[in-house]
Amino acid sequence: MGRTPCCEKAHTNKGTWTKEEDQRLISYVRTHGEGCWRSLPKAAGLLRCGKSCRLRWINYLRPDLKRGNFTDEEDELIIKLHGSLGNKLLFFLSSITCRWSAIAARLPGRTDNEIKNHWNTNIKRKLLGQGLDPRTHRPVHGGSHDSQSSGVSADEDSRRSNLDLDLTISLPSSRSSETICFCYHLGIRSSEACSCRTSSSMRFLSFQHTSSTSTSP
DNA sequence: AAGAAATACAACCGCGAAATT
DNA sequence: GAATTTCGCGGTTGTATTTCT
Repeated sequence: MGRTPCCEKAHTNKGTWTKEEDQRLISYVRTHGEGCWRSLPKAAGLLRCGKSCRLRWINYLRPDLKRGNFTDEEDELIIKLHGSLGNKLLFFLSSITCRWSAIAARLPGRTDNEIKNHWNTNIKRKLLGQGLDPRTHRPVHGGSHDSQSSGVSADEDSRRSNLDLDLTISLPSSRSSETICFCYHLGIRSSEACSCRTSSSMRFLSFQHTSSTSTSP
């Protein structure tokens, strides 16, 4: 039996998206909203696979994306979350391996793909340079964590450990992980009009950096 | 200036889970 | 409850760009 393909491969474009394709996708999603990715390409007049459209929208065309280089604070948070979320989830819920998406949920404007790439190209090397194993976050040569050998001061180490990494897990109403706050799109997320503060299912609002360490210097 | 190597990141693929029939 | 469809994720590959020789 097997899985049916998500699209007819013979009639789809591959590779880099053109500006025209981007425009078509943007205008279609603006008019009809996200969802039903399988039928979207045909409806939008795109010769692309539905999955490809979804990826393009999620990772590059969404209006709320923050482009540009990662800040040191973001790097730090990613490292911390990678160690914490990865370990927690894999240990307690071994069947769940949603590290990147979980990390992305805590970094507004960043996508899981972007974070994953950044991790593989920059942060991994950065950690290795500090003598830390990127997977375990422990010193490469075994033994207990040595702040000095990793190039991290005791003060910095303690600052990092104060980050609030608690995850709130709630019962979804229906695919709630994909629910996106409308106020967020409008850029009024923190205004009175935004009711998401009370909604545990709003994706972006899970980012509440309640760390006792403010990101300011 | 040209070619090679390294790097960054956009895009694809296959799988599992959830939703639907 | 089984079969099928759709979605979302992580891993990997491909390609454009930058740096080095």
